[in-house]
Amino acid sequence: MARASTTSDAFNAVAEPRRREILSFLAGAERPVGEIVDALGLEQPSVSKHLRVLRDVGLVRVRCQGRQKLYRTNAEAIRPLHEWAATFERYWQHQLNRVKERAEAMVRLGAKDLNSKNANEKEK
Amino acid sequence: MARASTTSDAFNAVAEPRRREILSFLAGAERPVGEIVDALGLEQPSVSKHLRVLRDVGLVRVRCQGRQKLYRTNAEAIRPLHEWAATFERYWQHQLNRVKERAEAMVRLGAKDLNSKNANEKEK
DNA sequence: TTGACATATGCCGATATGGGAATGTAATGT
DNA sequence: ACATTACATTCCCATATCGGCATATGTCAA
Repeated sequence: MARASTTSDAFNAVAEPRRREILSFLAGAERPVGEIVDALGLEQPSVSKHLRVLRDVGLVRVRCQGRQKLYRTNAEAIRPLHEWAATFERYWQHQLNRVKERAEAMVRLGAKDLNSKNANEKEK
Repeated sequence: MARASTTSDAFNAVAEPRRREILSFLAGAERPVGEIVDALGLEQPSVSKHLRVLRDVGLVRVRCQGRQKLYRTNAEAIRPLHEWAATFERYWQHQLNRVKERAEAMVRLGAKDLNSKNANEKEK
């Protein structure tokens, strides 16, 4: 199997930086495709393709007005992402507390060998 | 150019559903790889590969203990995602307000032809 | 109708993927 | 030393991508 389609869900659609830019640009107001092209400095076909992906997962909505199509981001579709990330909020707060406690401990103990704690960590 | 590498940033890493499951599983406590394999019902090499991606973008940390490696999710690395999504919070609140207002208007007006408003919308 | 404008789509090539199977490597037990 | 355990890496393959370029579709204007 290959990587999941970009249109499989909001997570995949949003993985592409340009699509995130488009979403930000279209967050406040409706815009025709041409304005996105100018604003982000992308090729028109490229923008159309990105919009297609965003539309398929419900991240943007379109409205036709004469020969142009007005896009706007559907913020509601970003909520699941926000909520998934929020799931981890308590954990990063824990980590911050631990950092804080370590800092305080260092002050109290005069910064004596706190390294021994994680001496066996190995990173990338 | 092809799609950006999954290790290019947290957004890409998190696009894969299994990786999200792994992050959730490793959020509360350190776990050896074997437990992830059992808990999520994936093949061991598959888990190792996902962990590699997550490690490369800093979403998990490892610690060696004897012959096993203990992984835990680094919640801090999820914050950027959370904050990016939070950027749109005010907009989905706007939308909710509009829905609410429409609902109230319907009650007041006795639900007379509110369809004419968006008659020219065209969706997927 | 003809032409200009605004978007969308199709085809191409280069690349990265994720699963499966096999193999590599490091630490432990006997 | 050897077998076992716990992970990581490699190879192969089918697939989906994104960008560039050309082209199709659809709308308005003269």
